[in-house]
Amino acid sequence: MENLSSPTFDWFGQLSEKGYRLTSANRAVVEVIANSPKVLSPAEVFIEARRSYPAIGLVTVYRTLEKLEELALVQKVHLHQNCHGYIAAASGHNHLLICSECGRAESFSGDDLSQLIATISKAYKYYIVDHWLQLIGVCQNCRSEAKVEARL
Amino acid sequence: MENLSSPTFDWFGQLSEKGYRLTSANRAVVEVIANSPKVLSPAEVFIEARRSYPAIGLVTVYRTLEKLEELALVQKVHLHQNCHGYIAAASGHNHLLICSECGRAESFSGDDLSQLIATISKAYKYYIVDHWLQLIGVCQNCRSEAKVEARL
DNA sequence: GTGATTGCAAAGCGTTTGCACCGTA
DNA sequence: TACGGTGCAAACGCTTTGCAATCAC
Repeated sequence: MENLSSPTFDWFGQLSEKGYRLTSANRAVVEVIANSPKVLSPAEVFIEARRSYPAIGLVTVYRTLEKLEELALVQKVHLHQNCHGYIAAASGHNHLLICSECGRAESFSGDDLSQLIATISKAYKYYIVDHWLQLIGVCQNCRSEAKVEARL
Repeated sequence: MENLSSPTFDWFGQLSEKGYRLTSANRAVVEVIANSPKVLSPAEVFIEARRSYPAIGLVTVYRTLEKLEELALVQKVHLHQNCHGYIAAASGHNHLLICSECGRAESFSGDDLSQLIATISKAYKYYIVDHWLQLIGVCQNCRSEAKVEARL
């Protein structure tokens, strides 16, 4: 049964609107990223997707992620260690707060960089077209786990 | 003849202080990145370095970049297209303004994100340990080239 | 039925490692 | 002389591509 409030529902709609076909394979991929609070690598998406559709291939994961990124349903994240990760894109322009311990990501929009951008733009004579802000921290959950470990 | 005002001079000093040996190979690598205004991929560093020391191997470029990053003389940059690039690190905490056309990068420090970070930290209950801001724009030089092209 | 999508295998690419030789200190 | 540094070749992991079979529409 389709859950109308789930983001997945809309994703399938957008996919078919753009002429893409709904298959078991890309359905599995969509479900994994749409419902994950964490940044996932293609390999991680593959592992998760295989739970609901074991026949899926890693190649299909790559191809589906590519389509989803094209439709801006998914957002590519650059990490220091293993470079490419993917996470469901929030609507509008926003930034990410990523937990360095568990990979959980929050999207926020406190976007008051316009002042800074104007200053820098003038100082260096650049026409600034994009900016990219990412905060790295430790989420509450991982902090309390660390405390528990320290106590043992 | 050594130029005392060149950043390269100091880099060689820091390298030998840390027990690293000064060889033709890493000298060539250091000279390339220390004097490049652009973000360079390891392969690009290799190509450039070969001009002053043709016998150099790509492997050495990787290994030297690793050392330089360890000494914080060089900073890793993440780009959307070809992921890893390197550029000479500026002193202190700072951010990058990168030209999307030519790869030229400027380092700036107008670092008044503390307010934003405090707000986000409280809202999401994260202990924020790092942040990462990058502006993408078109430098003056590339803009005037674009105008010239448009006129033709 | 038709054409997009899939999975497999193989190729491709950037990066790392093993190892014997070389060159700096 | 000793030992870090080097370059070659090969291994490695991630990503992309070629292709025939499959499946949604």
